[in-house]
Amino acid sequence: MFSIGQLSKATGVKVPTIRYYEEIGLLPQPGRNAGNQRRYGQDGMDALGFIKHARDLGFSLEDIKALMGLDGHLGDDCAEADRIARSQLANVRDRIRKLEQLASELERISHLCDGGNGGCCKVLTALGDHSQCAGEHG
Amino acid sequence: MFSIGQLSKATGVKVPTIRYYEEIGLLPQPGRNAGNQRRYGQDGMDALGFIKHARDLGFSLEDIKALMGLDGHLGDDCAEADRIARSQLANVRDRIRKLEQLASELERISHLCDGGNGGCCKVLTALGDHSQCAGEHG
DNA sequence: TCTTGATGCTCTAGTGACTAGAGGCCCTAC
DNA sequence: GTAGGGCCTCTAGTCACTAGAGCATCAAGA
Repeated sequence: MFSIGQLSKATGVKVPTIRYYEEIGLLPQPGRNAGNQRRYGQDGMDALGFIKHARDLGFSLEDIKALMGLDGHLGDDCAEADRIARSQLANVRDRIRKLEQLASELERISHLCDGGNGGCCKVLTALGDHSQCAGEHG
Repeated sequence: MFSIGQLSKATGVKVPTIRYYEEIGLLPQPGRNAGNQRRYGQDGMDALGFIKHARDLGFSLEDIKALMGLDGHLGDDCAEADRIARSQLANVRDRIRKLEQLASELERISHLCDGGNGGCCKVLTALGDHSQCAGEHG
């Protein structure tokens, strides 16, 4: 049996976050000891590990709820799990594409100040004027 | 003179968002007409354009507030504007790096289901088990 | 056994950057 | 004059937490 603090240390999820996950129904309510403190078993540990990993992979809590709801009964739901994973991959790729455009735009803006000399505050002008941008962004 | 709706159409910033920017002190309070409706001039349009572009580039409202505060008096502040832009660039590059790790991880997970056959729900197992990951992420 | 300090509990409120809705006033075109 | 769109303020909700108040409980040492 683990206390919430031990669970926190083991998984790297902060204590208030664990309570928050319980509150929104993502983590099942654990048993309590005589003093009303939460006591978790291995299943609680596993569930929280699953959530942590999926969060690190950028899944929303909504996605994770869906994935965990599926976990019990496999079969067809496998397709659903795969769909969620793939849609998340597409999402991540899209974000990368957009961020790359932003990076090149920011590089351009930063170079305006390279010398540190005279008309240097083109940085502010460039930020204010989208028409100077090379490509699309936003 | 523009109404808030005209400003919204011209800049692509939604009406409630414009009011929100005003509320938090990012946009100066515009004049009002006899019926208490906001009326903007070209300076309001420019300010909102600046904010919109900077937001599209991923700057926080806090950053933008700093950049706009600097706008009046150039000189030394140029260095500050450049610092903010460069730190934003570093930030974006870092996010790209992390997302690329996530993408490769998600690709690996998705491939577990390629056949659509038998032991397909390795997707859920993989999501739950960080030790299967190739590299670092999160 | 007593004490002390860490850990735990619940509850409320705050974060950033908006978004949605209620309930009402104003403006413009016909 | 009237219809319908736009505008006003205010409150509350979103996501995924985070911080703090004020109190209870637990474990280890004296």
